[in-house]
Amino acid sequence: MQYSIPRGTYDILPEDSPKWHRVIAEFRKLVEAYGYAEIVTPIFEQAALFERSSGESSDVVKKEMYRFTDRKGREFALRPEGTAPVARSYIENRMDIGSSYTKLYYLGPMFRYDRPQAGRYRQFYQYGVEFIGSNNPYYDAEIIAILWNYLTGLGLKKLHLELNSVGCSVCAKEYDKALRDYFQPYLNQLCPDCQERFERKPRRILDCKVKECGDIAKKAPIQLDYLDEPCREHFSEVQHYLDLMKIPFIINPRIVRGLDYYTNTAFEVIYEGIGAQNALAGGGRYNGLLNQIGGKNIPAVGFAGGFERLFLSLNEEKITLPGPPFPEVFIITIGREAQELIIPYLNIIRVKGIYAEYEPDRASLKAQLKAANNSKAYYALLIGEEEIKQKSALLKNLESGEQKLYSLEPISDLIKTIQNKEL
RNA sequence: GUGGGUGUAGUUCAACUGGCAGAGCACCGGAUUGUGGUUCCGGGCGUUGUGGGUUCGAUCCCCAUCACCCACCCCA
Repeated sequence: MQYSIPRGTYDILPEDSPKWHRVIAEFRKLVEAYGYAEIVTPIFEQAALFERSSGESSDVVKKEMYRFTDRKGREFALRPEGTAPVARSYIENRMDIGSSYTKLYYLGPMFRYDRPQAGRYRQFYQYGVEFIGSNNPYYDAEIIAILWNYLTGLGLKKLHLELNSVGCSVCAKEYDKALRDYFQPYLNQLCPDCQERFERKPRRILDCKVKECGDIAKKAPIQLDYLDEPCREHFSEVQHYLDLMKIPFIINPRIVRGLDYYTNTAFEVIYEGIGAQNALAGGGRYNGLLNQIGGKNIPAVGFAGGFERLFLSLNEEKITLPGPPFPEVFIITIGREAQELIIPYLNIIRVKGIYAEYEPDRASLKAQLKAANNSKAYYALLIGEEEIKQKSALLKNLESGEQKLYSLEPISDLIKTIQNKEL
């Protein structure tokens, strides 16, 4: 029986893991400069947490959650997103007490039962940042700045930021009403999906891909015209701060966040050229979430991005990331005696932090040198009959071909030469 | 969940209307016994994704199934 990996998942292979380390390290370095600290939450939570936060009618909850029941009949779900668990932990650990602001970031796998396609997986890795404790539009801009600086800092160029405001719960209601008034006369011309959306979530009609719906939606009222005064002011301040931070954006009134808890600011970073799944990251303000899941009425703003799409974009722009390291020295022994002589020193070399490779299975000198060459090692260290006599080893620079004999006792000269690449 | 496409060696791909499954790259070994990269020579029976069916005969046709790709949906 040949076992295979579950659909929509993948292995991060050794040749790729250095790339992951790099993008993660860059992310940590940047967010920590903004004062954010990592939070790690379980990959599963009570299913109700997501039902309550994302909205029972959201697609995520309706059909994309991996649910399971434990041995005592409790309902759990693999987390489909990172914000609700962070909010849960914030409330549960009383992070609001003591300091008014909390800056958190997280990294890790999320799970959604979707049909896989380019840039979309069932287990995917997200990086995210949450700022909890202020409604100041400055923080909306700061969150966006972190995201933008991260992506452009990695070298990406063909991306753009789309910005919108979905208002607060009051203006959102007003807007829904305006939309229904507008679509009412066209109701029977809309696609079946949109007819259903009409009652439940009329703004979803706006980004319907069906041509008829799109045509009708073109002249529909937009949310921005229905913002109340505080929300309008908030939105304009966000833009002002973005200008100050020199972060380019375009206003897209059609951005609709998929999850129910968003208020005011909504944004996405889009990358053209990686297929249909072109949102590198998305986020926004969620002033209602904490309260909705049992906390105080605390405002917050954040974003989450996917590493898989990030890699697709980096690849698209041919931005190279580190691969596996090459050995600094490749040990070559001829005969059993040579092996006995060098193994104790091999340990010493490695403990010093030098990456040394040794493949005793290969017999001939030729085969071992070939292996050394293929490994792209910087040096080969050769021990044969001659060297044994003198308790020494022959160090060879594999690029220049230059070689020099080093005594093994003491071994410090040899180590120093390798470390400083002096030969 | 819906539609379309594709599955052949480690990999990239061939194999005419159904007739002996092949090549490049990679990998391994060798070219007088202590020197790699270039060159030359040698090395492949692979459940043709899996399971059925049609046929004298299936990589090829049919059905099912799985996986991947693309789109819808949705989003990261």
